[in-house]
Amino acid sequence: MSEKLVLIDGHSILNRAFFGIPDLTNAQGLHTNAVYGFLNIMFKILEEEQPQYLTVAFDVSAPTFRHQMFEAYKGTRKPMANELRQQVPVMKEMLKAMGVTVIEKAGYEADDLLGTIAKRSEAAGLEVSVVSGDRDLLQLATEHIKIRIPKTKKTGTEIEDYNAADVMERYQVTPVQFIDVKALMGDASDNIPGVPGIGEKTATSIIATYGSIENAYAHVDEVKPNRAKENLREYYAQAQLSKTLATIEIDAPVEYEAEQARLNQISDLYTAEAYLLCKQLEFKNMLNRFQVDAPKNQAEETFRLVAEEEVAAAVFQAAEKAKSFGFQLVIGANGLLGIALAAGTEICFLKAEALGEAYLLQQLQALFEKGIKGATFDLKPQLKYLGDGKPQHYDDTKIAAYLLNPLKNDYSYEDLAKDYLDEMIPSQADLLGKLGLAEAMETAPDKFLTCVCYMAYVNQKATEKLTEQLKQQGMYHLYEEIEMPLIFTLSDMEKAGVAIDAQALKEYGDELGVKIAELEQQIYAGAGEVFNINSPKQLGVILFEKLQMPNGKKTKTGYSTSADVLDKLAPEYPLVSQILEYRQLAKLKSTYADGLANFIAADGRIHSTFNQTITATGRLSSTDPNLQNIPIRMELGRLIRKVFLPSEGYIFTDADYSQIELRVLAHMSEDKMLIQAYQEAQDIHAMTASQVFHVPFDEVTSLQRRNAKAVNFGIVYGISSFGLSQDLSITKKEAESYIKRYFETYPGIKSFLDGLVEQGKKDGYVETMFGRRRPVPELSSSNFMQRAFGERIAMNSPIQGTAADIIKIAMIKVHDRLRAEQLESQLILQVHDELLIETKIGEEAAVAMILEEEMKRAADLAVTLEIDMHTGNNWYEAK
DNA sequence: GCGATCACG
DNA sequence: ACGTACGTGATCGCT
Repeated sequence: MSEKLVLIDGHSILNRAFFGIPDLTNAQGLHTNAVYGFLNIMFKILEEEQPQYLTVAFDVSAPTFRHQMFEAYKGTRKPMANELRQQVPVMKEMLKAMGVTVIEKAGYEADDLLGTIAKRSEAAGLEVSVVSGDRDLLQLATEHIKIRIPKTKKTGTEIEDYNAADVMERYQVTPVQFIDVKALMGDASDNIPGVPGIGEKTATSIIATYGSIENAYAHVDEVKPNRAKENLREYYAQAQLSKTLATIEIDAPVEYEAEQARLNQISDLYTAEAYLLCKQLEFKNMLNRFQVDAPKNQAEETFRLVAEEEVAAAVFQAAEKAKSFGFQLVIGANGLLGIALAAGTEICFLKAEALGEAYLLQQLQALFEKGIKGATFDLKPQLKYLGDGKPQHYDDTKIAAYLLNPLKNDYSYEDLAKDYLDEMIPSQADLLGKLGLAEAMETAPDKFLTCVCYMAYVNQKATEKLTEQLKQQGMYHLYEEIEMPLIFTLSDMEKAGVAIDAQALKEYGDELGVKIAELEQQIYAGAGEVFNINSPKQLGVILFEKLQMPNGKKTKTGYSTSADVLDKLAPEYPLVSQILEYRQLAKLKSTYADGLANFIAADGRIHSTFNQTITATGRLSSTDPNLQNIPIRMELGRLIRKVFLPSEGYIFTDADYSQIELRVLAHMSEDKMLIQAYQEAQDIHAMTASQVFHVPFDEVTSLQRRNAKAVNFGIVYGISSFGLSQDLSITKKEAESYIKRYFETYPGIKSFLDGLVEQGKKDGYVETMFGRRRPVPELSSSNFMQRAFGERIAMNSPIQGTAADIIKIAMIKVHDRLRAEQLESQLILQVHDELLIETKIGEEAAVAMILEEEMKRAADLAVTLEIDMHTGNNWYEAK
């Protein structure tokens, strides 16, 4: 059997993959979908064909002989999308890493290289497969040259195959005649004119009859239909030119030795270099193909388990000598399993069972007290064991990585190794699968050891690089003075938790349950059938099909039944009002009444987790449960706040910043009018209305104030006339006019926001007053929507982020002062612009003073920071 | 696991 | 023309 050669049209397949596969990006924001799709197509074909040779051809951007013949050639072709262009060099790097032969030649297109090599190889007795998305290549098809056109579909990649006979069958002409067909038709995408009025059908029939454009022209009087006849006469020269342009060169002067393209077996492509690259690009499925393991890290050889006290003592001494170390408390479901530690060349796991938890923690403390800094990943959960410590004792590699790139979905030690050490190491999932740490320690001790030692290793080794980058990017202050101390504040807040009246919560839930049951019956009656009201799909069918209500369709999956759609129907249909009420009650019951009850701990309190490395802007988030979205806007929901109680002998003090984001905007923009507005008025929205609508302050109507307030919000969100029009239920025109007037009133705001977008486009990121960065890759998108989104992000993030920085500073100060003044009151919750303090009876005045002072002076702005403060016997009362 | 919905700032 | 407000998390239904 003869040997096989697979030839791939590089740009064409990249292009197919790019448009066939949804956008993908890795953690660095690199687009990867085209490379991913290319590899999938390539491996599918290699596995099918098992060829002995493989070559990929690319176009070179230099002009080709076609340009010289025809200057408009590809002149008006759309430029390649950014997202695709970026992937071309990555693709070439990947092929190089796999050892695949890549050819390109200035002055020739990939087609010509493919044509030349295909014909040459056929002559040498090879079976050739040419893989391309471009049907022009069909002219190359013969008995031994097969053109393979992949189509990326939802169900996977399907490939259309064309030998000469298949071209005949499909197009009624020979492969060579196919060029003539194309020449008559022209090619709009390549800006090649054909003969006007001749489409695929006419062209095919003419060439099928006459064999070529030359022969058709020789018999032009016989050509039918009439339109084609006349146009062929007139545009014959143009058709000839098109033919020349469409003809693939099969004798290009390309140096190509088949032997250099030899592929002994597919697994030869699975090289260590390609493995690293796939890992960087986050091609998890691709990695499974690789038989070769990632090159083993040298350090792994030295990982050891320590179970004897003398050895442990030596390890701690090594850490002291090294002046700094990496560590990770390894915490299982039932407590501390031990400590992974990396110092100098010593990397080990100190097992608590053998050495004693108390001993290990005490040794660790001793190091900190000597001023030896320990780097760990995610300090907060470890503080439970580490006890009272100081921020200066630690580095937190997770926090550092978050500051350097807040857009990642998750942070892990192996990503730190990849991003900051250029090392590829196995993840916890790679090593332990779904096993928990405690279980793994028993059942897979070797892999467990490897895993935890890598954690300590990365913490030690990455810290230097992380610190260096933080300093270089001007974020070290933010890290050292805000984020690190905040860990301790948040830890204490989580430990403290908030007391819940479980009894009252249950009663609240039960009452909701009764009302929900009643509404359910009414809704079933109104709908004329029983259905699942919670299913938007079923609800949509009932409302918009069965009951024929207007304004159907909205989302991709079917009818939208969201509140703003139903609100419009409610006045007309009592059933819709009932559904809205049902929704509201169901939400309250499931998420809040029942949901919160599940989180009440043995101490009668809820201990939420405050996440410090989630948001793109620098805000905190709260989970398990989320205590930052407890209802307040609707009275019925707001009542749930009555079950949030202070401990016996305490009350709540709640303080929230007054329009912190707008004040931040006034400061950062330096807009004189807005600053002046804040200096003069209590009611900023009324003041804005007065200034924007040119009416005396005292004559501002409530509608004008409401509109001005909406504009103020819109400005902070990165204004768009559409968004504002939606919010105010006005036309886009009216919204535009509001925005125009706003910017005329506050020209400094306009130039500030424009400047943010400009800076974002130039630098790729925007930053807060305290130097916190947010990358905005959307700004360089070729997609209009994405880019507009990027612009809003660029306008909003510095404002939202600065407000987040400010309240973080306030939290640290409040927390520290409560301790320094030895008060028993504690900070227990933060809700973005609000702090809740469980205040010991007798300490009310001291707490009020601390909140007032520390919140107001957290930042020195051109306008004052103001707060509203209330006390109460539950959270409802304290707002 | 993802989209729709809705709770908050 | 494109089709939108910024930032989150929990629950539900459905594939």
